[in-house]
Amino acid sequence: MERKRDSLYASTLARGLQILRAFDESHVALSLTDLVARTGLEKSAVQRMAHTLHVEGMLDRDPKSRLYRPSHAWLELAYAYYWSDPLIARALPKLIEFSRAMGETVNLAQISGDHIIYSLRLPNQRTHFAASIVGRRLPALNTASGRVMLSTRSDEEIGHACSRWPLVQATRKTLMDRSDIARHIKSAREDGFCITRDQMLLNEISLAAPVRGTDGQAHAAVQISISGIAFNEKQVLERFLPSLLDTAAGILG
Amino acid sequence: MERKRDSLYASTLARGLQILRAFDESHVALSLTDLVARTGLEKSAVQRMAHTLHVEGMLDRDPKSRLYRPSHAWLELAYAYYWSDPLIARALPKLIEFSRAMGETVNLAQISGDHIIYSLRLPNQRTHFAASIVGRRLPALNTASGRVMLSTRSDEEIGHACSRWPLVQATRKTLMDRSDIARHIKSAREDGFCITRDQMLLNEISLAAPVRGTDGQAHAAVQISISGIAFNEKQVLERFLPSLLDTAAGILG
DNA sequence: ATGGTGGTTATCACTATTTGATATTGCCGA
DNA sequence: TCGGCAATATCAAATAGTGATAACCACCAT
Repeated sequence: MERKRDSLYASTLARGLQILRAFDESHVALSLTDLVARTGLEKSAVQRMAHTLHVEGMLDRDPKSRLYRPSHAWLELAYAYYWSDPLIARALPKLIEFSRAMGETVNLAQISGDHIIYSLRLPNQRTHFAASIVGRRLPALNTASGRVMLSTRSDEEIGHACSRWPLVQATRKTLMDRSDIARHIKSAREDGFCITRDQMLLNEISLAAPVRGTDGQAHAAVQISISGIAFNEKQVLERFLPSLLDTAAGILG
Repeated sequence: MERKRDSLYASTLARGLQILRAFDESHVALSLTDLVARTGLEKSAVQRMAHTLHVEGMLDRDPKSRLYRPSHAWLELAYAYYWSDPLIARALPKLIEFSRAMGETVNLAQISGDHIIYSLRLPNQRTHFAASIVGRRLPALNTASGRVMLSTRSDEEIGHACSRWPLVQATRKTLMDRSDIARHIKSAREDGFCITRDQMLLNEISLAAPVRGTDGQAHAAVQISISGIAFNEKQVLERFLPSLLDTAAGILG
């Protein structure tokens, strides 16, 4: 296989992780042959890895269909993550406060390479499933959260990100022009917030405020999703921006 | 090492998983020597496993302190889990509805061996951190959710669980008498719900309703935590029980 | 500065463990 | 009932992981 010139690299472990990562939102239960197809590993390797993961409690298995599925242990790992990230404990009470006061869905997004990842979500309205559960990754440039975080960085970094980082066309209206995005980030820097519409989902307005660290840079953002049918952008700003900024500023990244 | 008589068992992968599981709520960032101590693995093995996990993006590392930490990938795994479990998608909208209507914290708990695990949490009040984040595991017998799920099983299973399953004394008032617990489960069967007080946390009232499958058995429960200072048990039942039962019944396990 | 200590990184010969090809079994649909 | 696909089981070959040891490094106390 693709040997890494790295004597400390345990390829068997890496192969096991490949199995775990084969599961995602459109691959929720996989057979051995599915796993072979998705990972490109040898049939025997897949057999041994999946078996070991099952014995170790990382995969459940339906005895009827023989399909493997993620186990509850995957949630336990998230639990350990939550304790390990000090930002979570600082942000959660503020988000709860905001959620109660405003009655709208609030999220905490963090930057993770060139993507953002939602690490806390307090859904308040019925919305689509992906928008209600933690761990979702989206290209940073496509999102209000990602843009507002970028806006706290240097011009060089913004330029580099706008030219290199990935973009996905999620809706017919998703902004795909990289210089438009760069301009939008620059104005977010002036404003101290970022608002988008129809970017990941039609008729969704997304408003994000940066959670700044002591150096002024943001590694996280507080973000809300508002129905673009019930409100227009101006109304969203009037109604939610002040307390959103308060909430984000109160977290101290 | 402790050889398992299992030719399909990949011990290197298992060792890697041991590293992941070394992180928990009181071990949020670990050095190599910490990992050696917590896992009992050889120093070299720990070195190689941690290095591999780092290269593969499963562990972050502080370059200054050299400490390893869970990475965002742990949340991505939770995301995959959520998609894989069909109960989550059915329960979430109902929980959101309840949360909005009642303004109180609601959780979805699932049975996982002899423990329960919280798989959805919609916090509405500021409370302690562990009660607000998903993935927490608690001994089933100690919790209202666990007891109400058990109450849908046969007498044999209840008897077996009550005599064998683990108990932890979380507060001074945690019920530790196994026959008292058995009686409590039996009455939960009559009532169709289960209420506890001061069990995991002092001044916390916990009320749980079963999410029944087609066979009548519950593998999940909807549960709320209410301040025992603001309410007494009677008030909690009057105020929340009807809609909690509705919510749970509407999920169709 | 200096030396000592604890922890991290690097090296390597040995062999236990994984590999991958193949054989066998079991299951489901035609 | 049979045919075909997928899941299990087996095994000799050799690679990949082991674990002991050594070098290195950063920090602290002297």
